[in-house]
Amino acid sequence: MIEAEIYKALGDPIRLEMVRRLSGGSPLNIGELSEGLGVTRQGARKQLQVLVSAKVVHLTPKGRGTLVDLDTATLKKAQQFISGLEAQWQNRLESLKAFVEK
Amino acid sequence: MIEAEIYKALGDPIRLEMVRRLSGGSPLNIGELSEGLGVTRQGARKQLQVLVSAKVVHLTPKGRGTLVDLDTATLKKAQQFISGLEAQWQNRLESLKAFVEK
DNA sequence: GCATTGTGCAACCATATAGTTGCCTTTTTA
DNA sequence: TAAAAAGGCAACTATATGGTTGCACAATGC
Repeated sequence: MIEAEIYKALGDPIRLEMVRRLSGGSPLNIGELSEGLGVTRQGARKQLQVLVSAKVVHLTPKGRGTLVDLDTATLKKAQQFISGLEAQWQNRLESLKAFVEK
Repeated sequence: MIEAEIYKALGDPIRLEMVRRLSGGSPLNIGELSEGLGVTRQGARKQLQVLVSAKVVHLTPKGRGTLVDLDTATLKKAQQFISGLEAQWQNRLESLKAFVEK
């Protein structure tokens, strides 16, 4: 039931863009990550917090800034949940196929 | 940018449970799908509509009932987006590894 | 030491969302 | 043909969410 929070976190264009920007692998400052999103810095910060709470990203204070990087384990979990669903409906499809061919 | 809507649709425990119930492959009635979720039929119906709008599920009227089934293409799309992210951060990790080993 | 950079936190507003109740329509089936 | 089954639609309430402005504050750079 906890998976829902991950998807919810990804379910917003601004937050998804943040994830996309981080997917290159190099951590970004909160400031860099917040530019060009069409909202104020504080608005972006609130969206970022949603990603933090869902453990999609991780914050590391560094000097006067704060680095943001992806929590790849969380994203993998989200992906694997869908893979699990797929496995189930594939099974079903193959059962049907077997039945029809028999 | 349209992917966000898919994740948003999956980002709720009730809706995710509906998807889980459908993942067996056999379509269910709206009524069956709405039982035991802790909300009224009309409440469940509103959640279902979110899945319909995001094209996660598909409705087919049949007799006096309505069948609900998964749109597997949409779910695959959601999964592949994360796979794409993963490919990027893996690349980055391998570049780093190559750099360190050089 | 002082300005600048990179934040954090709180109050506030508007809209969206989740859920409810109440009532109406259509299709079966007894 | 009347009751039951399956569901649609609208109004309403409460809370969550997305966004803003305003102000404070610690770490750097000159």
